[in-house]
Amino acid sequence: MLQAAYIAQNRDAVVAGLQKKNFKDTDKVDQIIAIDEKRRKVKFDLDELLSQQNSIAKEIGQLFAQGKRDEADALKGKAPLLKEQSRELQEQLEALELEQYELLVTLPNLPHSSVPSGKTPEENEVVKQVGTIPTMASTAKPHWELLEQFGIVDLALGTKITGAGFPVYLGKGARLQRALVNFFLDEAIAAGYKEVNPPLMVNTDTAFGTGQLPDKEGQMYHATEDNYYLIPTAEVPVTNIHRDDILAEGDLPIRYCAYSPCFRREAGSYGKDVRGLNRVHQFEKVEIVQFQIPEKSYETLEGMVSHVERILQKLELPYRILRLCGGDMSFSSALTYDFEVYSAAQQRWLEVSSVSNFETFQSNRMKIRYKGNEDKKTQLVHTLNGSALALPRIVAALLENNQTAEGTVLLPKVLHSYTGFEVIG
RNA sequence: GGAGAGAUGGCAGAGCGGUCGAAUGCGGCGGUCUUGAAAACCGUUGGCUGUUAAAGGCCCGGGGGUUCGAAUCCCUCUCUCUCCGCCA
Repeated sequence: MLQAAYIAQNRDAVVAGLQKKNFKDTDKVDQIIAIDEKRRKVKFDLDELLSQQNSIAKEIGQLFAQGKRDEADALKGKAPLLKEQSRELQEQLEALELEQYELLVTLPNLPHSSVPSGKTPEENEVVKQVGTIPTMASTAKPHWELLEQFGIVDLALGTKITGAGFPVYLGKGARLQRALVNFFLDEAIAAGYKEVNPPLMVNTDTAFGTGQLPDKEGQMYHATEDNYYLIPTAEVPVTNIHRDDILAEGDLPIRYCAYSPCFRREAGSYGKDVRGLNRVHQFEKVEIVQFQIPEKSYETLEGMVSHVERILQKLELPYRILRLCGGDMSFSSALTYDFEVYSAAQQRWLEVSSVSNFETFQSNRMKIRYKGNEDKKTQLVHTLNGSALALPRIVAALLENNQTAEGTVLLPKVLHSYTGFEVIG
């Protein structure tokens, strides 16, 4: 959520930023500024009235203490009018605050200056591409065929037990999941991230804090009896660890990594690109999260990108990094790098990670602040997170890209000690 | 699930309806002393809003109410603790 004061002071830059993000209703910016002015005026008048009431009450108290009952009773008569007026202003203020808030939450974050303009995924900027794209034999199969052939993931069984998009991992498939999770966690821990094992259900405050509510309510599974939401990513509970905290600059950066299952309804995304493990409702992921001072957050972002790169290199997968254009970025991000892995049999790039700097967009919602070493000023931290990594598409790419002439799949060396086997099939 | 107790500043812990943003202790910060440190002593030490700065306003788990005036009274919700029951 952007801050009203910032918008008022940087009106033109805000409008330009929103346009870059392909946000249409830039009129809202001026509305917010106008409401803010009105709001401050009402607040000022209200405070003045409250101040008067306070002093009357105080005076009455003193008169009573001096035994001057009559004077005190006389003063009491002045209160009702003030009270009525202030009640009115109070209502106005609340209405204005609500109105302003409702506008504010509809504004996406502003893009960083390095974000390319553009509206569609085709306009994302390819920052780099690493590894060679394997040329597959004509017998190469897409992963959904391999899953079935090897018996390592049963999608139909998941449908029977739960519904479409809830894969059942079996035998080597299950062990590969566990191996990847451990590998990713070990990499993160070695890079200085503290491991967190968070709740998989969160309350509304938490879901609001990272921006899932109100914008993406329909994308989360909702346990209505207790009003909890199943997490769509560990980012949600982990970033909320520091909700309402005031950290010390010396504590930053704070780095967390967390393994968790992720639950996504993916409402509305039926039909294409959903075969096999390409898009599922439940999957596993290791997430990395950082809290950093504003001056260093982009440096930190680059560090997170390098971390993900290292993992992909160790997995020997060809990948490319995209800097998302304004129109393709998420609502709350200021700069996002997407990682895509080339899936040889599908002959397409699969998104396996998304690493973003949210600047103060999330921290403003969550009131995550820090106190400076020097100036002792309290200000909002920058939050960042990224997948390192999400499993299903990694599994898909590993299977498809490492097919041998004999029809088996060779796992990359780095995983052998984790899986306890080297070949599937 | 049943019964009871409670929720106050970073922590602990006071707080007859009136001058309480809140005693006191600990912790933190600054200083005196010391070669340095500890101890002792002195001072200081919440957040939000607002302003050039102030003044002012709001915050004692959340919400609502009574009152000229609420941390203190009432209602309600949430959470925590103790005992019982159940249980991986």
